[in-house]
Amino acid sequence: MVHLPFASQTCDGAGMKIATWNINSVRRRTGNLTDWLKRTQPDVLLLQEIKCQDDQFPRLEIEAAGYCCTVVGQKSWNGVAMVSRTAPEVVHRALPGDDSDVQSRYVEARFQTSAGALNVASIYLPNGNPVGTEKFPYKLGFMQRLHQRAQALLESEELVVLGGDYNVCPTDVDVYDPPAWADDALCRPESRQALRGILNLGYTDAYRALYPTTKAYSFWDYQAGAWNRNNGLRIDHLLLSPQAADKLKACTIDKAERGRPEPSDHVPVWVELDAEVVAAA
DNA sequence: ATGGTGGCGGTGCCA
Repeated sequence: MVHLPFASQTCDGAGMKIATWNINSVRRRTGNLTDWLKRTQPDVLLLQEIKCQDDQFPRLEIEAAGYCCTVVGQKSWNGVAMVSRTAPEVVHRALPGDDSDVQSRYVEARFQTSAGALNVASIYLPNGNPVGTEKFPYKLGFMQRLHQRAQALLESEELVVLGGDYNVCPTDVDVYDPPAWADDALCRPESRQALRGILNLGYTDAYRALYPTTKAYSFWDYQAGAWNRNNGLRIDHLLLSPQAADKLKACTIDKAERGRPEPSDHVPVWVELDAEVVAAA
């Protein structure tokens, strides 16, 4: 067992924890975030909707909690980031395939682990509503590009974790009221087919693989008492390459976070994989 | 209940 800088944070053989969380403004929720990091101790956390520019990211507070920050920000909307114990090699600061897309929705990086290289992406997939406007084809185009990138990553035969707010409910099990949501961009057949296309490449939806029929949600709207009525959707996903799925030990949706003061409308979701992040060579 | 919540930025847009 090699001695690692943060080995004291993780029990021997406990595996690594990779999380995703649409935080809905990282500045508004810096305290929620650092509290959660201290409690949960993930190796990597993928953030979406940070809603700030790079220089506005609460770097100091997160570094004080023992993490480093990889930020792809944007003024007011969108924005993704990666918070991790060790500094990764940043591979992409945008989803390849459309240089005209200026929205900050993708960051991809590489870590080293005891099981070889780990490729991780933080994804904020477009919402796509209202269907019938240019927003829906933008969503589907983004999903097509993600498909291409996901396919290219598979060829490495390495560990790959594609995590984020996909803004897609894979099936009606992932929706509190399927008929009411049938025509929404999050549930439309085109959106679901595009997600299945990525899964059919050989990726595993970590939560659904471990819990084939459980109704569980990762998002509850702020409106209309959605949280109190448990009117939720499962739209935050961690997709694993076959090599990563081999290592899957657990997947948790941290529902309790939605009940804390001033919460995001999304909760964190994380996987535990049977491998350990090591310092870069 | 023809509304309702929340973030950004300082007005309406976005989710």
